[in-house]
Amino acid sequence: MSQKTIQDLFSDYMDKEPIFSNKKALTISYTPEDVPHRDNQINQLGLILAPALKNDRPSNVFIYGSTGTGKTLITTYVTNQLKIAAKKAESDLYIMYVNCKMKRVADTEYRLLAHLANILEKEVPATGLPTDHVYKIFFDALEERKGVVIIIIDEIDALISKVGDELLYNLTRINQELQNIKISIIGISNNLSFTDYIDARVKSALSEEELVFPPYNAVQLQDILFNRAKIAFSEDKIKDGVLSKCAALAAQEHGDARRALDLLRVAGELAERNNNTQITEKHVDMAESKVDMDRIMEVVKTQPKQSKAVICSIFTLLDGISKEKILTGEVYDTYKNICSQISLKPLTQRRISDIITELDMLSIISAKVISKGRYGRTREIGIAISKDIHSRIMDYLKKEFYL
DNA sequence: AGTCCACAGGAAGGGCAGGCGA
DNA sequence: TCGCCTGCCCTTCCTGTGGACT
Repeated sequence: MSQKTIQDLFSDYMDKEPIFSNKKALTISYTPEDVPHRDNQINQLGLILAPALKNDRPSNVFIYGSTGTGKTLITTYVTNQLKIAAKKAESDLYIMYVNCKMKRVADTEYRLLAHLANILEKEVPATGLPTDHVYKIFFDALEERKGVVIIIIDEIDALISKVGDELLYNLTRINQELQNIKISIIGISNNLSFTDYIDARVKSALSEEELVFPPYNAVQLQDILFNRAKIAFSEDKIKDGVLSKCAALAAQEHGDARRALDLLRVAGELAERNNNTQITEKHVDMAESKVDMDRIMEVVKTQPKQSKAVICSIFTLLDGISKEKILTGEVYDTYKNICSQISLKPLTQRRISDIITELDMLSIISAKVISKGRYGRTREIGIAISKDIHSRIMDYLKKEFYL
């Protein structure tokens, strides 16, 4: 492309009347001024946390609800309001937020504690210290403060399923160990049956109060979208039916507001890129497949080489034969072949079995344990993604491995 | 009723990189 | 520098198992 045309492109872009006026309003990190359809939860959480204003310890709270039901949003909203009130009341309140799903930040006991200590401005190295030492650093840092500390642990189920409930037990005991400080823990979980896996004493200590966030229905989602769209888009940019379409699509997937907002944002971006002046239902359709595609491509790209080789084996096998389902043994044989083609040291079948489980959890493949009687017990593996995403991934992997 | 396949998946531990304090 | 600690990825060894076959 010549210099003139790219300059034209930029100036065209700048001259164009923008579709978005504030795109941030459609992202997860945006906290709106009011949150529709969650009054009940806001009030309940507010009442539970209010004792902090009188320097009393609020009860520990457990918040459940599937993705995009507003758990994190409402918790940050209420705690932000609480901070403002605490400032007025001149009470000592400190709020810490940590998300356990963030890789390499808080996905192990050590990392969670290190992260919490870092929030309290204590340096903890990424690795190397005995865990009890990190506990001590964290406790010391807490003791330097006084008053009430609220620790919000988001996606707590992800952490506990990985490292066990010992950590929670230790955290709930801080109040007995430290005199000057009052700790309250807010655990946020996507998994409703999460507490089945934890020890009874931890459970009773932690879930002094419980809040459940039901999924939004299509009408509520539409309301939420309407509020956000007012902020995010310039006037008259959205055609009739767009918001309800986004809401309906997201409602099909367990009322996920995050997905509804994603759809609307991507639809807007697509309209902008195509030089359209308005967002139409067609853009929403395009956005739907793009959102899925982007998510899965991102997951695949960030996999380690060995997992990519396994994905490649599974896809090659399924492409090569007319069957819809394949078995672990077949995958392992193909995997070893591919390894020799790309000079990769093959891992053991045991490890591959675990990788298959991981890929299943990422919803790239579906794997189900079946018994073939006389012919053994194995896993039946199929693809969990649409045909076009599948071929995009295959193209990417072929390039990556020079196949 | 018993056998036996082809794995699943738990347990233990090795080896590595990164980091600490002495 | 050394001994010890961590997380992470992996191997080795092992026991468990649903149901077709005998």
